Amino acid sequence: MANLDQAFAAYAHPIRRGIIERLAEREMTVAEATSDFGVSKPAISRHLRVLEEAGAIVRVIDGRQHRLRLREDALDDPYHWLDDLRAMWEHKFATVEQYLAEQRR
Amino acid sequence: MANLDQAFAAYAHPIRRGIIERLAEREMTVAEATSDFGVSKPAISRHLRVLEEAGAIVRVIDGRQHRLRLREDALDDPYHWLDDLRAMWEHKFATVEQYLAEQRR
DNA sequence: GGTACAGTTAACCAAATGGCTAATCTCGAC
DNA sequence: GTCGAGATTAGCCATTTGGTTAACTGTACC
Repeated sequence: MANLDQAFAAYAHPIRRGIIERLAEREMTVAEATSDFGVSKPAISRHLRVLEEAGAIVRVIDGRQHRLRLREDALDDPYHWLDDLRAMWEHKFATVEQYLAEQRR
Repeated sequence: MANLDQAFAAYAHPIRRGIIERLAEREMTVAEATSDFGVSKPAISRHLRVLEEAGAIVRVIDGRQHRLRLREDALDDPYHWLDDLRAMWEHKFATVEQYLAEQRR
């Protein structure tokens, strides 16, 4: 994975998350993985580039089709960042009750 | 958590992740949580607003200081999205392994 | 009162993002 | 060789993002 900025940014767009969700099922061509998103092909093409540069997917060019699949470690870096934080804070979060109580003070 | 777009976008900036990492230790004022990031106070102020609107932090105004705290469920939505995909992906992987094992018999 | 401090808002600017249409490239089928 | 299909690149545009400085709000302190 390139870096956390790119990784999180890659997953911040619904079309890109949709592509990832489909590719989690199986490898697909561009047309399969991106139909029904309601945007033009060039728009799709750039979403794919963002995902590729973020290290989320790999592309195998097969004739005139491009076969896409998730990278094995696609989700690791953002997942671990979130997971480490979750492990760290435990008791340190704000509860709604605390918040409301302090607002009333 | 507001939505996945906002959540992932919130974590896509190093300063915002840095703020979250500090707040995972303990509650802090704005100045404590954001010193040494090398940007101006207005820039910080807007990063905080992004985090707040994404549902990542809460703010309690205490005199002239704003005390910041992580929200209880701050990381849940992006974490679960990634986790569900990982589960799916690893299941596929296991299936492939099983398939190969069966082929070798 | 008056001043300093913690923080935000306003106004502005440059760069990045996300969309489009039109043009292009590369195969596969005929 | 020609045509069409799968996909990208080029060029354009509007909006958003991330930064700045200057001005402002509200609070603490003398």
